[in-house]
Amino acid sequence: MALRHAVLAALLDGEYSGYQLAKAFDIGVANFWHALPQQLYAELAKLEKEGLLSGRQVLQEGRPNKRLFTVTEAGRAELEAFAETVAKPSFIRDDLMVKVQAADRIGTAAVIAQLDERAEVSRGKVEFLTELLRTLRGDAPEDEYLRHGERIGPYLTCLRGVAFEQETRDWCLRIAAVLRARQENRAEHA
Amino acid sequence: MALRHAVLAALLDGEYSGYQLAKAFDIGVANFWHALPQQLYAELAKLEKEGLLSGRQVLQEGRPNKRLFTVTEAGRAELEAFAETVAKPSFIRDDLMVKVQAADRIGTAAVIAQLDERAEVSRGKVEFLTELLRTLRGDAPEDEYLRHGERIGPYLTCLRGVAFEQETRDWCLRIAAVLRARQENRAEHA
DNA sequence: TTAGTCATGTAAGTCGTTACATGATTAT
DNA sequence: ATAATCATGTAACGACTTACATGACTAA
Repeated sequence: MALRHAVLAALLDGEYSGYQLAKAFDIGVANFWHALPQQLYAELAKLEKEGLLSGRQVLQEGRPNKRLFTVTEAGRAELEAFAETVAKPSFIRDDLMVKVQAADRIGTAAVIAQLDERAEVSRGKVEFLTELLRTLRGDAPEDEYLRHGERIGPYLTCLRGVAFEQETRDWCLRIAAVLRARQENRAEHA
Repeated sequence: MALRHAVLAALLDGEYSGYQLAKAFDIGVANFWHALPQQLYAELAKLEKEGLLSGRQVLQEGRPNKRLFTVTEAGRAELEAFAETVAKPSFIRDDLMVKVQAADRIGTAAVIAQLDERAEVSRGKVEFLTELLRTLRGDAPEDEYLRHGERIGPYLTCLRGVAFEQETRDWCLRIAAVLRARQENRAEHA
């Protein structure tokens, strides 16, 4: 039972439909949780049935109707209780790192290519999230916003997201360089 | 099917029993994958049945017998094939960040306490992993080792682990400070 | 006319976590 | 005595992924 709290936390900032929430889980929410749309639709239904969310139907013309969800008092209480429980440590789980671990026992060419690709993806995310941070804090300088802003939660998780992606990028580039240097070395001594 | 490759990659460095592998998954392997002992015992049995690992019984006195596993040629081939496939991006999934996201809509005291605690845990991991790096590279300076060392895979993933933990610690301390400052602010204006 | 956005799900299968189960040896 | 280490699993449940299913509107 963990996705439920991520959904509740994401919905604190307003009304969302399942579809909009799925978008959010690709953008800002991705900084602290990941989930596919199918999971979200199922979780929203469950949370509504339990009374932690309330949904209302919105009729639309020219596009499908949708249901918008808001966190109820019970939902806020559930989050409150969750915050008191001990958090489990977070784990890295990354295909690419499994490949790097095996790197000098298997062919390295494919791994190097994927490191380059990942570095590029991370660069894009850093750029995107940096822009998102600017939007979130508006005109105010950062420390001012952090001291007096009304809603800083999403900003704080976004900060972590930027640092994580930046760090991912640095590592990928460095490891790719190391593996390339070793390839050249081997070519020379052959 | 992802744990299987993490297990194969971990076993590249020698013979392990399920018990020893579980230890490894708490230490070095934790830098790229996480799994509980139960999962590992099940996965080892499956991999052996498929011929990707071979196990041999070791009789012991004064303590329970154990089974040691080695990667077979088929296992190495499986890893090779895995390295060629496209890696999925890795996701953050962290209870603590869910709490921070909700931070200014719920009570912050518990969150601050957990941030401090996590910072301390991460500090410990950084220290431990830094020492592990030193052990792995022996006497050689790092760039020398990375160019000519025989087996650098575990070192490379460990580097990422250190960076990740260091970054986690910095973030926790910073966020805890921000939340504390806001608490004091509110106290002054009350 | 092709791809992308908006919008919501079901079904099957795999993966991961929690709880349970056992039992001898060694260090504090 | 108590806790930790060594050693291997089973069973039940909950979470997550992959594949499938539908259908109208809009922009290039």
